[in-house]
Amino acid sequence: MGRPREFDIDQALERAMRVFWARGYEGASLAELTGVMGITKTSMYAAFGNKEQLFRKALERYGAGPAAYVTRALEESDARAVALAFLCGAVCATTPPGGPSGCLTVQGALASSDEGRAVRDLLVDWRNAAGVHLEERFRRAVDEGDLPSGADPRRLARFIMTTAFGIAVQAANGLGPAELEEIVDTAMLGWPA
Amino acid sequence: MGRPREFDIDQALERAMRVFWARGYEGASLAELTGVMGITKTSMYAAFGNKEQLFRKALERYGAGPAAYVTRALEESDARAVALAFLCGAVCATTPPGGPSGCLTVQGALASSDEGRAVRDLLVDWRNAAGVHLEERFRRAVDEGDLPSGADPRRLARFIMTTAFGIAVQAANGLGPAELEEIVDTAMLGWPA
DNA sequence: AGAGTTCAGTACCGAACGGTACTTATCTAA
DNA sequence: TTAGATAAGTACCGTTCGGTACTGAACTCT
Repeated sequence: MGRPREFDIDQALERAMRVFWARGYEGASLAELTGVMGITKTSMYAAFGNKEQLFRKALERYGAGPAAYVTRALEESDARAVALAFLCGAVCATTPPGGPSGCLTVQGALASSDEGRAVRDLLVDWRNAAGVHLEERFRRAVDEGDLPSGADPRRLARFIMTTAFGIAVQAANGLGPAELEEIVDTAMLGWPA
Repeated sequence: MGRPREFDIDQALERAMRVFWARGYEGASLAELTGVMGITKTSMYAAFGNKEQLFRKALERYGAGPAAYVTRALEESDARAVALAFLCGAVCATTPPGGPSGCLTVQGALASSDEGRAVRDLLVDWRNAAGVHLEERFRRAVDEGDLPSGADPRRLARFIMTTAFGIAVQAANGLGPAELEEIVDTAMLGWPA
């Protein structure tokens, strides 16, 4: 009922996500966001609420799209495969052929002014949650025997997360998929047998 | 000649560095910077030029101070000691007792608006330069025999840099020195014998 | 056809941004 | 003591920031 919206809300959100990805939360101005989204500010506010809520929606979309490898990797059959799928997923996600380099959850707001604190905290939680999921998966792996009983799931999870974060920074530095894959291989050399 | 400045320019720069460290380049406003520096905007402009040049000076200071471990680690006697000193230095630098968590060269401007592009590029160069220094040191290590002749210096350097970047993000996530040290130990497990 | 509802666009809000003229104060050199 | 030079402080510059009234336009339901 009422006038139907003239733009594709899904496409607009996808484009907003990419702007946040490339610019970070505070570096993305409403002018650029709405310009790339192809809508006016009023349409954006009507559809998403405000800038912060637009970012939250964009982050959700990021988790379900480019960062879906986080969840997918957990479903691999053994711990080594999980770790490898996680890191390779990170490589692909941080070097998309037609998109921004790096990781939205890292460069979205690593440091920020006070205005960005809420978003920064949101991203800290997001990143830490990914680590917890990995830790729980490795804990299960110890129970199931595909990690030695002496292995420390939390420690391994933190190491994999650290490598993934480092890959995100290296992607922002300009490294390509092939070079990042080498890093993954090197990181996996110390993995428990 | 002329009226002498009434503030300690070294102390002011130190404080500016910490603000940039905590807020990032674009997240640090002139109001907050000068407020923490204890001087007015005019004094800042007279002493440093503008915001970007202030950042460049702050980055120099960071390299000579908190990030001096980068240079110091290269002077260790063998490759393994270099790598270990580098990563342990990163842990200490990213978790200073009274300072901001993380690394200025990472969270200074990973993603930014167009206005911050110059600083972002500067930081990309800074980070890549560190990797090159490490690579050259490992190349020498191969020559000197404390790395196996089959070892790939560039690959090892990139891995260590990646781990250091990851540590910087983990520090921003709230991890403490003890937890980060565990990550260092885990990363070094795959180091060539 | 008319009423009610929702969307799009323009024009604008106060606040904060980085940066600067201009005045006043404090020093050195002659 | 005076002239020249530099610093500090105030008040302001134009621009951009995120966010919002308000006016029309486009739809559905009765």
